[in-house]
Amino acid sequence: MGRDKIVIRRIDNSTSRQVTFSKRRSGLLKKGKELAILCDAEVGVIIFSSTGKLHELSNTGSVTSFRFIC
Amino acid sequence: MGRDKIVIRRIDNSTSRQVTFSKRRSGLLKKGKELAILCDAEVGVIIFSSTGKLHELSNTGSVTSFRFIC
DNA sequence: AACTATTTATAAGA
DNA sequence: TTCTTATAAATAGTT
Repeated sequence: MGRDKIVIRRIDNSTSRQVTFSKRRSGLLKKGKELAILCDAEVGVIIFSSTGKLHELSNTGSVTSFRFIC
Repeated sequence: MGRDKIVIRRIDNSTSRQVTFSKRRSGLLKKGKELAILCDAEVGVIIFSSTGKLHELSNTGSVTSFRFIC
């Protein structure tokens, strides 16, 4: 989707990567919420950005929290 | 997207709900993987269907496992 | 499980 | 960097 077709590989330019991260993060969370509502499901999404290590969490229903093993 | 615009609310018809669940689950996982690759992020998605309680897990990088508190 | 008309997401651009 | 817009991609209803 967009002005051009893109290949799914790491975006080299860090500015573009940041912009795309921001846009697609929103899109992913929105779709997760829609799936949860439409289909009466429970959906959790965690996103860790590579650089800032800021992390996002979206949950619905009884999916209250995540713990990840590394 | 689709033949008609839809409102985001629980789909009453269980057959339609099941079909939509299957389609959107795939879409969500695909988008999660794309975000991870494009933006060098780590993304985890868990989906619990309301009925069958079958659950899906998609992970990238160090997001190896989830544990949810209910 | 395929198809396709449309809606939605988004890559570039302003 | 927020807003716009052309276009790719997802998907709702259909077969």
